[in-house]
Amino acid sequence: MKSIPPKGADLSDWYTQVCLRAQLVDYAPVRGCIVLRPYGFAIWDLIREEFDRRFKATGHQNAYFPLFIPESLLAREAEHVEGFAPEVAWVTEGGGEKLTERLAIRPTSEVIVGMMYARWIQSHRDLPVLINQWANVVRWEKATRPFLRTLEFLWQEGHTAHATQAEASEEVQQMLEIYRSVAEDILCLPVITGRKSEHEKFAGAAATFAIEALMPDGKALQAGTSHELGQHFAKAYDIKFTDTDEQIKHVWTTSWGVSWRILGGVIMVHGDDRGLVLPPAIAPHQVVVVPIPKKGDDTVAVAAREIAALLQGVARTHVDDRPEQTAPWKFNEWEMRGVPLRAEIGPRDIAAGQVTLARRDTLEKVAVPREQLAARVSEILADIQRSLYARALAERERRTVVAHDRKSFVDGLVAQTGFVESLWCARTECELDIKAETSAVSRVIAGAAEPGSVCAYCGCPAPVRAFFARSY
RNA sequence: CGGGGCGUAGCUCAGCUUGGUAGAGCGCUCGGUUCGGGACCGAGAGGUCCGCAGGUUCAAAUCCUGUCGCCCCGACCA
Repeated sequence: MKSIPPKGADLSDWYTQVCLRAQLVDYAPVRGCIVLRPYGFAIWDLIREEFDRRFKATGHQNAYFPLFIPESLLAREAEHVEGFAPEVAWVTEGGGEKLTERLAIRPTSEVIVGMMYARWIQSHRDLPVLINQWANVVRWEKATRPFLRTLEFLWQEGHTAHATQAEASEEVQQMLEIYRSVAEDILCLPVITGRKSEHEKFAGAAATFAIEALMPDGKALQAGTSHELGQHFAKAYDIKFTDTDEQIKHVWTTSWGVSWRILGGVIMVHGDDRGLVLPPAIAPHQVVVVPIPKKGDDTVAVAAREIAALLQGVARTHVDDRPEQTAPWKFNEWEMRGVPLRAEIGPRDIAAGQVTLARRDTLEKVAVPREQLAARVSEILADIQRSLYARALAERERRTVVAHDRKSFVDGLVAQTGFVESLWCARTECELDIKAETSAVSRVIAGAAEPGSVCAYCGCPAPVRAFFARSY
């Protein structure tokens, strides 16, 4: 196995190589489609569990809606269909016969969910409806990359319906906060959160909120979105209920989603020249035990199994006792695959009653007495989890500049080192000008500005403070 | 959709300029010796002949035309 190009030389090439060489994915026969291999799936599964647990804890239930959406149904919400039209894949034939109506392969499920909600909701007693689904969706993208943008991708989409706008709005913020906490606490990805501009919001939404992470090349990655759909979909799909005041009203809906794209962010932010670096929380193997055999001595193999036994219940542990590969080869292999901690056990360790631990993030090795192993492993894993986040946060802060005038604003975006934070007028026209000049757009509106503030770019009155960057 | 690159063994690629009937490394299989940062020795398998379709030629991986696909950059877009 050969080494990969340095991360700093060509991030794009490095990224692709890591995805393939760490055996997360392989390319499929169809352009823009990837196979999620068992190791990649195991990681996605762990991420999924973290989200799912939090969804359940906040009262959501999982369900599953169909892949196909009749064209007539899709067309009912004008802004929504217009937004997605260019990237919808259509089924026109089935069972050898041409269909009387084309079926869209869902690019997202607001439409089909909305239609079903209309049937299920009659009374305020039926509300709120809090449903999530784990599913695949298809968006016919032109430029694709593993995880970051694929024709078909795995994600979760939550769809809720509420009696009042306030309740819907609260739901949207609650889910955004869950996204933030999983990103930061579990994936060690520092994110900025806020509202999307008119130009950047979801097609058909009243308001979109997002978490945005910064990548090493200075581009922002939208890692999760939470939408207030207002009554747009309720009106388009006739979702009504009789309220306590006996009035018939349209419900207020929300939707929120996170895809496997967020894993692409994890790969780019934490990885290094040796390959993937996984946060312990989502590492399928948190510790890999590598025996270093000695000729004619099988005590090493026994010791490796003892180490694994000591770590039972402490860490997800894998013993790599494949006889075909040498120990050094395994070191490189598991570093490529991002395992947070390696436990080496050889004749010297056995003689000294110790285990040699090697951290993936810092590449440091320490010898630990066997009796302290469990405690030290759990300490180190926790420390890796903390320090990956801290390092990423420091990096993002280092790459974020505050612009006070047009020159520093434009220079900051053209340099493309990271986020540019500034006061902003929030006008679409201004955003389009910024995009034309710098290729960057607003990522989130982080909050309100002091009265009397002016836009760093155009000088108009600025009601808000926003973050700008080029994006994936 | 525009620009660039590439299709030859499982993988990475050489061979193409100057046509002569296909190679290397890695991987794989078997046997043995090894293992503290990508081990070594020996034996062996592997390409309906070089993405596909035409054309030129006595002869095409190599020259010409077309076509399909993949990757990267850009535009567009979650």
